[in-house]
Amino acid sequence: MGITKSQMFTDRQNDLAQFFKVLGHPARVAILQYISNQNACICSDLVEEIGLAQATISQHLKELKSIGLLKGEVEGKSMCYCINVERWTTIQNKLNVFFNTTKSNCC
Amino acid sequence: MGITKSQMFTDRQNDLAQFFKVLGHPARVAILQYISNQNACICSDLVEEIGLAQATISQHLKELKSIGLLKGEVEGKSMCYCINVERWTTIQNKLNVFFNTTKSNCC
DNA sequence: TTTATATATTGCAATATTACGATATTAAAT
DNA sequence: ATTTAATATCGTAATATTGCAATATATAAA
Repeated sequence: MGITKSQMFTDRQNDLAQFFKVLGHPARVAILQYISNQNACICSDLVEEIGLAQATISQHLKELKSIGLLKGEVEGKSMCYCINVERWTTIQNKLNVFFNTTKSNCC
Repeated sequence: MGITKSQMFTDRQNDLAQFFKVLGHPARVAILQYISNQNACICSDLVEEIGLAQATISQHLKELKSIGLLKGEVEGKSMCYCINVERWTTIQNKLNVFFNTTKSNCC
């Protein structure tokens, strides 16, 4: 990006935008869908499945963790990344509140 | 961004990510909220309200238009930008389908 | 027609994101 | 203790986004 002046906006606006932003990359959408379909996940699967380098997948997972959408548990040598359903629902609700309270029209 | 390999993902994944991405900036969230509150809008209001330069606001409006969330009508010397409620609802539904079909957990 | 006003576009500098190779870390297996 | 395997982190190149001044465009008013 560039010089994003986040201090100009409310915390609510910044938080909302952050949720949207983290979901705003097709690799992260794909990662979430894959984890959801598997009902179990280790990261090495994702590297094959998504087709990006291991370092890149790891970075995307980190961003998804940063807003709490994923939780990771150590499972022996690997990681088990799962969707945090509680947080998932909370964020879905927040986005819906935004959509529902921001749709009046004028023309 | 960097080298986003959009050809690796499905159209659905790319579309979803694009919706999220456009909403993923606090200025654009703020613009939508302001337009919604006014029930009428001319762009010059936004420049004062949001506190970014006119060129910057114009650019954000363009991105919101790019996914159809805003429609603009010429109104004399100014523009009347409004939320396209039909499109708004369509996108909200698409995002909810994503949330609802992507939340199974494993751990 | 000229002037004033509103918005869009262009060009550019600053910053952020993405991707990946190389390397570090961590835990299991030998 | 060493080796192997899985994931994280670092460093960096390529590209994208943001923001703004300057300028172009378009419409209304004079």
